[in-house]
Amino acid sequence: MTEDRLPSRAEDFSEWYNQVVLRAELADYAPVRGCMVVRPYGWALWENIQAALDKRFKATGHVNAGFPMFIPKSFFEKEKEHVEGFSPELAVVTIGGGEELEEPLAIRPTSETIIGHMYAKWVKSYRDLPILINLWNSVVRWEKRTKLFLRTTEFYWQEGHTAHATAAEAEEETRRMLDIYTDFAVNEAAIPVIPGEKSESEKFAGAVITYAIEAMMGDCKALQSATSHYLGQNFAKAFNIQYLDVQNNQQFAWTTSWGLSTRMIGAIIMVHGDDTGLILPPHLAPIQAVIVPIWKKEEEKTAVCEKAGQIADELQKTLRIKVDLREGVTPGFKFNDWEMRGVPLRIEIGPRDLAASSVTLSRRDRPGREGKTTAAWEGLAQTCQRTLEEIQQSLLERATQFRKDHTSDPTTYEEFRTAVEKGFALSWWCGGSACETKIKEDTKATTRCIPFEQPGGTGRCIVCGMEASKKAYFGKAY
RNA sequence: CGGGGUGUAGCGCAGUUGGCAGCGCACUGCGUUUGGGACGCAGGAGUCGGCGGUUCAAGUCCGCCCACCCCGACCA
Repeated sequence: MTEDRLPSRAEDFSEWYNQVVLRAELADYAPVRGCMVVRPYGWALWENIQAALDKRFKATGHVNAGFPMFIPKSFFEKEKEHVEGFSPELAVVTIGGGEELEEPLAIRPTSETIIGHMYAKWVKSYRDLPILINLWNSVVRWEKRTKLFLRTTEFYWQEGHTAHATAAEAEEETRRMLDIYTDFAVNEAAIPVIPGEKSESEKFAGAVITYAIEAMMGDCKALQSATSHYLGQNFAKAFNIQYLDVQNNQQFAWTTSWGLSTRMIGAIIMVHGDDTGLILPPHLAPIQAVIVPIWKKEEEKTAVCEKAGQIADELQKTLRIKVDLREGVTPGFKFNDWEMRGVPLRIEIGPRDLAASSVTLSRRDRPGREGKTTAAWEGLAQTCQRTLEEIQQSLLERATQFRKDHTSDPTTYEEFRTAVEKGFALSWWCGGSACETKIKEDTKATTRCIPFEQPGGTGRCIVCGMEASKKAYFGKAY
């Protein structure tokens, strides 16, 4: 069955990605253009992402709420930049119950406007602030070109919306949430990210400042993995979110919004996956270890399956475990199958292991025989736990090294042009949009972000040679 | 929205000069297998993307439409 092999990442990364998504059963194409069905395995992964984030949101005082998906279309005309940014990709409902609606309803592409409307209603006094609400929902943006998880017409995400009494507090919130995303990406998804500020041209429509975390995918392209926006008073003024301060003066509130979407699943696939399929970070994997029983004779089957069941019961107490009892497919088939699905650890148990009171462990991040070790039944839960932690760490290290190997610091514009073909370039940039545009026209690379971490001092802009106080990351992006 | 491509069984494809709708994989049943993608036998499965035209006869020729994929401009 040679046709069952994936295209290699080197020969066709895009096709490799599509096939991994479909074959690992993360998602499938829906009958509507650009829409996807998230299948149970993909949704389980999303649930683990949700749990890890939700825990962090709650710990920082946020609460969840539900807002409607229909928003009066006129709301989108209230904030100038926001209209320009979102009008082209709005889906609008004009008929309801068989009758033409008096006012068309936009299907939310993001909820700043309806949040603004409601917050205006709820906020009267400084005592009502801050409001720290998060929404887990889906949004619709009419995208021209779509790709499973990375850019679909409808996608699932969380959007946080907060309102504060002071600019400082709102700015602090914006940074706090970006820190949470960074922590999540690094420690749960094992994806090294670059936190930083977006350039004027790349920022969210209606924001004063947009922060983002940028990650490098396995094909060296950049993926914006989460964003956090400081909205200043733009939406407060557009929707009249006003409160009386301690001195009894009317003030406009300061708002923020921040989001992370199912695009993160795409990032996990593209950062960690290899030519045999998906590799999931243990912290987020729906199945952390799969037990594959192996037998030849009937009596072996009974003994092996019984032991496999015992081990599963024991490990289930601390780990997410699956026993693969399918008959009629060979162990070799199962190995490949679970490797495609990215299960980080495989526990093989057969007659040989029974005789030795042990199991064979196989690490997904180390293919073939070298990833196999023997582990005693005694203390197996701890062994697995430790191995999973090692895998989690090694995935992060591998990805960090990869990014390092594909990030350069070119000294001339000529070098720069070559550099962005091979990965990220970290270069001095004057901040001028003319230079940014020139880069984009010449190389198709864009400013990914101006990282918080700066070398200090000044340098010469890689394009115009003018004095620059900051370095920026440049690269081709999804 | 421009350029290119593809629509035939769940998936991948073949189908000659217009003449009974086919192959591989997957699926179902039975048997033998099972430590890195097993094999045999027997089955089920089709509005040939849609509509119209030419013809005794269209998967095949002609026209229109639709969908999807790939490449470019816009985006979490």
